[in-house]
Amino acid sequence: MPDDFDDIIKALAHPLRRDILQWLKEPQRYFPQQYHSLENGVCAGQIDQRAGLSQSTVSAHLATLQKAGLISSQKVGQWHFFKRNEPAIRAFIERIGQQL
Amino acid sequence: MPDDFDDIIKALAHPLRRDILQWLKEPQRYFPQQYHSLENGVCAGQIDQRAGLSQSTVSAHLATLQKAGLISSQKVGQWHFFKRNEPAIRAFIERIGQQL
DNA sequence: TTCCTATATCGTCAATATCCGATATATAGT
DNA sequence: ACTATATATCGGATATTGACGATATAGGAA
Repeated sequence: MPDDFDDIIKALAHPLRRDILQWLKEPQRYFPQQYHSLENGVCAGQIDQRAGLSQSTVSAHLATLQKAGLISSQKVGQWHFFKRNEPAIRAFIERIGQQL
Repeated sequence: MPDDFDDIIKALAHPLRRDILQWLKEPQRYFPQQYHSLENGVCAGQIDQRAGLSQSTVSAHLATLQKAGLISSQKVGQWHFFKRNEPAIRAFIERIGQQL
């Protein structure tokens, strides 16, 4: 019923966005070549690279995930680091389990 | 990863289809005016009526839900009765809880 | 300031989704 | 056979989504 639920489901309705969430679950596994520490999250460029799509396209997907609240970003210098928003993801899982 | 998962999420990415699933959860509550017994499910026409959209549109939504395996239908005479596919729904919830 | 890198945003196009009315199909009743 | 009802399918109009390259913005380095 609430709107953010709709945003979340729509965000999940694209395979790449689901993949990105998976990748962010195990950054050391999927982004071992990242120069920066993985503590703050994964750098947008790394995700672009792994996705194999254009930078602008992946940026839009990341924005969709962020608008849905599924990931958060932190800007450090010229880099944007993304990580999963675990509480939001957990809450969604809880909710879909009850709503469905 | 598997394709039916994608079909299910896409099926859920529409508010009316989620509503229909909710309605089918409590047929006696949402379809008290149905002439036929609710045992076999809810008649397509009843869903059309409640949705407030055209018959063809709702029929397409029902087909989407069915293709995703979230509902099943039973034909009795000229009527098509729909009900939730609880095991499939449960399995999906289980899977999204692990995958996400 | 100028240059380079990283990311977001814009404009455009193609593909997909959603809706409708009209028509096809199937069943039931007369 | 004919008519009425229930549902699915078709064709088309519009909206949304997803992709791209190009450009804008912002930060760091020279």
